[in-house]
Amino acid sequence: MKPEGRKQEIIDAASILFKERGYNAVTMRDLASAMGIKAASLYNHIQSKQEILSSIIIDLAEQFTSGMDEIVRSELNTIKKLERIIDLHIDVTLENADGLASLNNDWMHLEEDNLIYFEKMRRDYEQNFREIVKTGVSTGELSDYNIEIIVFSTLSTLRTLYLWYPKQREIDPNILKKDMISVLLKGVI
Amino acid sequence: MKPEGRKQEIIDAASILFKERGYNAVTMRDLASAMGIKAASLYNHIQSKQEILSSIIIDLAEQFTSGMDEIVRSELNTIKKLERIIDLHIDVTLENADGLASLNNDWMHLEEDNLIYFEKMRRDYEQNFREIVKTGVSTGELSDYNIEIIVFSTLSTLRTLYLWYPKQREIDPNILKKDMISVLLKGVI
DNA sequence: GATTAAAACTAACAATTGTTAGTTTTGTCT
DNA sequence: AGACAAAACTAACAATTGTTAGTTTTAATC
Repeated sequence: MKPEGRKQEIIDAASILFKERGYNAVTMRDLASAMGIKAASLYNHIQSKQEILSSIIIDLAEQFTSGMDEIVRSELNTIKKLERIIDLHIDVTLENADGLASLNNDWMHLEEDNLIYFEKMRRDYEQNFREIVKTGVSTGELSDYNIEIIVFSTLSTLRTLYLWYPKQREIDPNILKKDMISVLLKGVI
Repeated sequence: MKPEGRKQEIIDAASILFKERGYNAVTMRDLASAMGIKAASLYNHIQSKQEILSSIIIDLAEQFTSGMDEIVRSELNTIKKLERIIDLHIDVTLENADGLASLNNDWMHLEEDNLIYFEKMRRDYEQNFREIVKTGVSTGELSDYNIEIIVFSTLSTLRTLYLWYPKQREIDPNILKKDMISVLLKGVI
């Protein structure tokens, strides 16, 4: 029925191991052992170790890209746009915190085509973010601090949410969003 | 004269490679080649690959630990203490941005004793930070947002400074400090 | 110029790596 | 029960890894 059922299980197990030890420190034997099978059996479901990594990372990067595209196309004001970006990061993090570790730490181990594709998505994402902040500063919606510093500090926090959220699972996501918006935006408004 | 001259060159070269590719993806042959020698020659100066990693990380962690201890022992108010923490991170980043990549991404590849030592320093550092914020909230110096969110968002930004600073070398460190203090603290004061 | 220590070299090792080939087991449908 | 596909297995490969042993080169001191 689900031809991708077992494959997704492998990707999920790999996400956890990659998060704990990093892509290169996890062997196919480690991954197989975590699933209770032998390394060679993995190849009935996946083509290569590299395919696992790119599945994890490219899928997440595309989620961010399409989320950001939607925000950019919207007619919201700057503050609302930034709130939507915070929402986006929190939603993706709640759904796949493990995979985000690979996106943040192991993207450089992607191979040629996927690496280029990923780097383009990342560059575009940052540029979209920067333009939103730039507009906010020019309309007076945001304080006139160095734009790069605003972009950097906000993005740093959002990108490392995955490290922190699993320790705080008791927090209600909506309270998390509200407080995050306060802390991240009240400083720059 | 300097018995550690060549050894430090190796550590510096390794910091750059570890930053670009991560500890496990850099081979001793890669490192030797970057220095214009053969892999076996490295062992005239260092004991193991692991020793290189622990030199980089433990040295930096001890800088943060002693810097934080001094701030904790001081009689400054909460805002001034937070400003000093920001200073500390910026100073360490300016001096050794490459090494900070290993501290952030490869600390889990430290071996038993150094791993335990590092994790204790990290835990203590975060706890000191948390206590400063907690005091600030209770005295009314800081706004009453969720303490963990304040700690997390501030620390995330400071810890990833190393990723960002090399792209912004033209910024004067003092302006960087001033704007960073504004952006990070104005939101929570 | 001989001595000597530092620092490079060549060659090889044992272990581990991702992956393949070929075979057997498992479970479902007729 | 027989057939068939999915998914596991065993065994092995070629390449790469960190590291060691033993040797030669480099460069400073007497």
